[in-house]
Amino acid sequence: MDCRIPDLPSVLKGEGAEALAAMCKALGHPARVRILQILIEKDSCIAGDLAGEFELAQSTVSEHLRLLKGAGLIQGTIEGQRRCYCVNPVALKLLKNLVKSL
Amino acid sequence: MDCRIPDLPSVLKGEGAEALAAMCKALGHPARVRILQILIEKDSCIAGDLAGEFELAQSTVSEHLRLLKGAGLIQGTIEGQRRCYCVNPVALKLLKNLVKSL
DNA sequence: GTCTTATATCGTTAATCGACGAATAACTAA
DNA sequence: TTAGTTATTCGTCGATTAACGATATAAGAC
Repeated sequence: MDCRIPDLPSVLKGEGAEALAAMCKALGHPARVRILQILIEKDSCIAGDLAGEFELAQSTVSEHLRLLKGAGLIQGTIEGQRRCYCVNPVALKLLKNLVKSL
Repeated sequence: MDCRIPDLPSVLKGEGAEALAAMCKALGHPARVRILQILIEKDSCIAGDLAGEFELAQSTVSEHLRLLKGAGLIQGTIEGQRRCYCVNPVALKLLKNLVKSL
């Protein structure tokens, strides 16, 4: 719940094609699409219960989270002992707009 | 103009996350986003004048086209001496729907 | 037939990705 | 403080990508 709206990374502030490519690259793996879907669905933040959702090593899931975060699509904050991930609504809206206007 | 509507590749027929990831992966490079934008804008097919639009070697552009074609987003047909590329409207619509319903 | 043009493919190189296990850091609880 | 839990980071490996130049292929032109 303590998900502050983050700033967009610089790559999302450039030209449309650059921003769209950066977000698409981050979504270019089924596991990362599913992570994003789960985070959207749960709406509130969720910790690395995410790792349990996949048949992947925990470090691998963490790497996927890192890539999603690097593209600005999600945001992670420290919540006591856990990490709390949530969607960045600004980036998601940007993605939707860019795709819609294709 | 002789752009038959192609069939979707098998990867786009699977689960939503798989299909979205496959198309996003293909769009995970700025040059490929721009190629798709150009093809959408020109509406009708256009040959490798595309290569002239970029500061990339002709073979590199050809490779990008191959990846886009592999993801089903575009379709190329032989038009005499040239190749005629055009958007696959079915895949594009699928992409838009999948992103919209995120 | 040969020549030219347009495009794809091949071979190479450097960089990045995907995955894992192991090590590390951060916090809670005892 | 120590032990246990949770998550990130590191090191490594093989596979893939991006880029190029060079070569091959296919279709018109001559």
